[in-house]
Amino acid sequence: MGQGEASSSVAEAIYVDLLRQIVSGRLPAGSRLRSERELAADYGTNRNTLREAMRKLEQGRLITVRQGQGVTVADFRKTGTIEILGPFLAHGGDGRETVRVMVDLLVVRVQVLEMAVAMAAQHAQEADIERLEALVAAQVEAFERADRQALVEGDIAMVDALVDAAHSLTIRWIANTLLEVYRGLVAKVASLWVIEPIFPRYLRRLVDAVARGDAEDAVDATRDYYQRTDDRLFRTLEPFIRGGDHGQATKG
Amino acid sequence: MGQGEASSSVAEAIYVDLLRQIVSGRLPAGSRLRSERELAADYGTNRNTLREAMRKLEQGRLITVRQGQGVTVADFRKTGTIEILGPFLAHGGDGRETVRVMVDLLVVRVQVLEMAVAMAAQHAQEADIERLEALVAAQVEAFERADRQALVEGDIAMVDALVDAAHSLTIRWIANTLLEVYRGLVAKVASLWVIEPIFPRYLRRLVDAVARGDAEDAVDATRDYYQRTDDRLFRTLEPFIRGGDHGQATKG
DNA sequence: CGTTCCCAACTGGTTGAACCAGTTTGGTCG
DNA sequence: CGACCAAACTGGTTCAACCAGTTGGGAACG
Repeated sequence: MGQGEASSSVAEAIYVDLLRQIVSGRLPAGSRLRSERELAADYGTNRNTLREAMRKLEQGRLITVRQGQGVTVADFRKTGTIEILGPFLAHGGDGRETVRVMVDLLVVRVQVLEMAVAMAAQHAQEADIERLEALVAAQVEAFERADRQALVEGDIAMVDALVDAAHSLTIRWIANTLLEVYRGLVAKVASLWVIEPIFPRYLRRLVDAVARGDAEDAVDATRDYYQRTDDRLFRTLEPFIRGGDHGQATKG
Repeated sequence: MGQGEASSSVAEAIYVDLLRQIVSGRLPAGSRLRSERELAADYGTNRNTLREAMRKLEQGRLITVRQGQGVTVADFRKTGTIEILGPFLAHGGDGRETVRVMVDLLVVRVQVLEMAVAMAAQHAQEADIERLEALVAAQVEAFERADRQALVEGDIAMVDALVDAAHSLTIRWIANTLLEVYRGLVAKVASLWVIEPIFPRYLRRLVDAVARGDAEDAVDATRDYYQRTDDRLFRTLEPFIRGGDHGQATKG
């Protein structure tokens, strides 16, 4: 995974490299970065290009820059934003903390989905319902074919449609950030995406509730379903939290 | 022209100016920006400085930049991240959409708080409980003094302590972004922060539940309380949503 | 006339050197 | 010893080139 990654531009490559160093702990919070002139020389580039990388790190609150004083690594655990989730999971420090963040992310994902579902039930219009119905039909069919790839893609499309149906910019923006991380995570750790036998029934119940405008039932259906899948996931992940540091071994 | 707003640096000022134009709709999604050379001349600066502003806009997904093709304004309503919430509320387009985002934000805030509270009940340590107890005592006292300023500040400190007690990086990062926006919003629209007579009782019940590790009760208490305040808020805001009707969509 | 191809003229990306503006630091002078 | 100032840092801005993709129009060719 990570390393090769032909980073299109010089500035981008430097940004990723420094980001990785900070998030992995090699550059601890509070430490000073070398001066811009020195870093530019280190990376074999010039100050202007290096400064573009600095701006991106600054925007992500990974560093604080003050004229005359230099650049300091910020404590991203305290001051970070969701934007760091992805990079953190990709290059984060010890595996134990990473797995805990993954578990948190799964919990948060369901919560956001519940919010979206509740709002969708309140604000969905006809076009939204039709789109959801079509997606449900496709998912049920993929389920019967046991087409895992199609199911995963359909799942994301489904969430996307629900978020659209909520007609809420706030939910849309939160979902964008979170889903991007989630998608990357599922792509990398396939075992994080599990499916229950009642999946088709859940989908039907969910969309029916949304169509009726029954927010409560839509949320209940969602909560019920994900409690099942998440129970399984937590049992899978728990050993890695307690014991190991590098989540690679297969479960017995 | 930007009024007051002493933007410390040139690049920052340009960033804010372009951000405002995009978020307000003056620069619509899909439109092309003038070339870097032209924009630099427009702002009376040079390309390097202007490009630092571009990098920040790009990082916030407000523009897409492609070598040889120029800079295009992205559709932030579809592709945006939470980071845009603050700027959008500050300089957003028509008031109706802004108020709707505010309402969403209040809903989301409670949801995040519920998540934090549930996790705090599960993971809080002694030091966390002690900190919460101290904050509750201070809040109750401020309530009896009817010291609104202290109450608002204490509220933020309280949420902060709960988030810490959750011991979850994901929650911390989400809360950082959301609370910053919320704080700015309350500072600007004071009437958004309301308080109910049962406030002290709620705080006691909440912290007791967290101390017992009773996540369910902690969440229930939180939900109950905020349903009361939010009902009041929605009644306040609803007229503004219905009122200045600049939108196109009409419910069938 | 129509098609192909190429080059000029855009666009952003990178470079290097110089100077401006805050901060720190260490030595001088009272 | 203490106040102070200047040199030497730090990041911030400016300028003037050149590199590297993209595009469109016109010349060359079928």
